[in-house]
Amino acid sequence: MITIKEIADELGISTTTVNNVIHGKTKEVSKATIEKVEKMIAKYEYVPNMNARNLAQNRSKIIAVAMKARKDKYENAIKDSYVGELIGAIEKSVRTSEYFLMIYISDDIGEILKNVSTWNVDGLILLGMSGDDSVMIKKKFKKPMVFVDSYFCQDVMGYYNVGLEDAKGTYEATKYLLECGHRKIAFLADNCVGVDHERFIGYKRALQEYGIGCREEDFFVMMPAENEIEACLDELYHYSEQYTALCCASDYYAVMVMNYLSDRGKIIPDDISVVGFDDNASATIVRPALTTIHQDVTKKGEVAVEKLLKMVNGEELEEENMILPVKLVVRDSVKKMNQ
Amino acid sequence: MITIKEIADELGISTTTVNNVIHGKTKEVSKATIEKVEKMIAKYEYVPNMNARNLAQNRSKIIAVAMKARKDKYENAIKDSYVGELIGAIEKSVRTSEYFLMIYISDDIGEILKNVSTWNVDGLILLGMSGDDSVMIKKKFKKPMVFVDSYFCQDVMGYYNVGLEDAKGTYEATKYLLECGHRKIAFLADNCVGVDHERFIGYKRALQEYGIGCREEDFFVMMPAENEIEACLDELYHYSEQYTALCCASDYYAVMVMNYLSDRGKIIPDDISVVGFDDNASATIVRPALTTIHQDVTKKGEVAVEKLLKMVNGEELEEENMILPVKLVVRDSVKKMNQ
DNA sequence: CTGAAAGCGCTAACAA
DNA sequence: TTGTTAGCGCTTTCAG
Repeated sequence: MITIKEIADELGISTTTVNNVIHGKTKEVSKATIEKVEKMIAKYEYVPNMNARNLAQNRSKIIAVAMKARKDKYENAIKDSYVGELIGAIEKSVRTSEYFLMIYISDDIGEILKNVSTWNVDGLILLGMSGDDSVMIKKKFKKPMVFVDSYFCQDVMGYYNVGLEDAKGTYEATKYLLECGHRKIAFLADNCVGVDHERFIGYKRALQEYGIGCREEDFFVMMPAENEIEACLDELYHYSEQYTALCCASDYYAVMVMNYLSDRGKIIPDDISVVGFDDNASATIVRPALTTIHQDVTKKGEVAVEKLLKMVNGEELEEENMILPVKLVVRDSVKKMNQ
Repeated sequence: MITIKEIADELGISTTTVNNVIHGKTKEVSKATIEKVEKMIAKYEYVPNMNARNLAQNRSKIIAVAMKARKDKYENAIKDSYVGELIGAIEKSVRTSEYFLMIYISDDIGEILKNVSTWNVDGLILLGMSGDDSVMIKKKFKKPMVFVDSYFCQDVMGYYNVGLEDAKGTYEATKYLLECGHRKIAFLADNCVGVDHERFIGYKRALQEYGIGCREEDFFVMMPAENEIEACLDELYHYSEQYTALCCASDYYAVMVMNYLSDRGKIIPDDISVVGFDDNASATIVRPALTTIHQDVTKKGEVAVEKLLKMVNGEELEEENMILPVKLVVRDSVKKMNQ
């Protein structure tokens, strides 16, 4: 790999001049030298050394996406279809903006912060952070960052987040179930904080509007680890007679539950109806096709990168919390009881 | 962010000493100074500057995975479940080996090479490269690299690849169809080079063993672009009466085809049987569950990283082409004609 | 056991 | 229009 200095020496000119033509600051350089330099660059296929450039400029051209991943849930986080699509969209946006993407996945915030600062990244996108994580990160990392899918404590300011109408989504889904005549509806998720908590809220609100209470045992909490999930599904199967419908916090579980139950003889949606959340690929693959809440994951990634790069470029942002819309997509997994 | 120099100054010692304790070259440092330095490091949360370190050492601690992605097929490459799982496995392996992962996706080899050399990456994993791409890359990039799923021209040497028994997979799948009594079997893929060509070979070989010829029109080539796929599926539907079974080069298409056909009234597997390849999540989601060829994608990613890091650390490798096994997984998408 | 200093490749302020 | 030079933070050789 040839360096600026070598080009300069070979041409008998200064590094500044070479540097200037490399950066198109060509107003102050004679035509002749420009051509000479460009010929050299082409001939030797000059490529800048990012480490040197970054060191000199105290930046990095790197956008990092950091994800806090529960060990039991994400043995391979990117394999998850939601995470995969989101990171794919982020990757594409970052790349087309001439930045580079680095990925840190860990359940240890400290480790994530160390990596981020060792590379001096220009901006940070944070996935799966809790409220507590957020304040810690905000305190330690002083450069632009945007959270995705985070819910913060009320009073904190200066956080940028791109999220979803989570509560509205499950509210719509549950209301749809109610309108279809369902009254015994369980909720299903693998945790009850952050996004899933909001989704639970939406579910509850819809029930309340119909004057239906919600008992603690109507919330089925799934344990995603491979050696535990079976037991959870089995328990659900065991209690499934008590419900006519299931409101799931994600398509992932909706589809899993549908197949588990139908493989054990339950007819979906006649014996039990199911709604999901996310509208990912599996929602259209499964049969009956899944009625679910659609979100635009790709858009989410794009918006996150767009917001972040604006901040990286010194712009001040107005909205602090960008909420993307959701929409009910009716397919075939819900029975209309009242027809 | 505090620097080595600042620590040294504050302590009234030299940067060399500080550096030595940072790197555990502690034999030549007195207990007292070690403690002082470590206290400083903890207090100010010293984190090394990678750009500086890399510049000084002429390396980067970065492993890059570069993927050549057809524009029509991969609008968002990581969203694809095969790519997502593979990259996820690579990410995890890279991370646990204390390296950092950068991702470059492009259909322009030149651009990929430029990025790779601008960051001075220590090693490179290449996805989706054709034989031609490979020789070009090999010529330009002089550091350790391993290809995944590539097929090279016969005579080239010194390439490291981790691949699959592709031909064997479709051979087994097709043989299984034949054993079940199927004689009119179409093949379905979106290209006919590299991996998919091998898979086609396997299909043909099985047919030949049964004395069955294979006409050109039995190869259905799908066009993955959103605005073209419908027409391809429609054509397949149109000709589907002529076949009793479909051998698909990937689960992606197998599942798509199953749903397309069954939504149009075809009964699977009674009207038409389907086998896939990959055994990804959708194979177990779709109903009837897909009979397919299983591959261990995670293993593939792990092996690629493991091989690569060995080379990065100066080891010479023996095998140049690591072929991972495949295995037929029988589920419910194939009809037994002979029972 | 400790320190001085050169150098990695690039940038940018200043000089000419 | 072009050149000089002092860094950026870390490594490493060599000398004490």
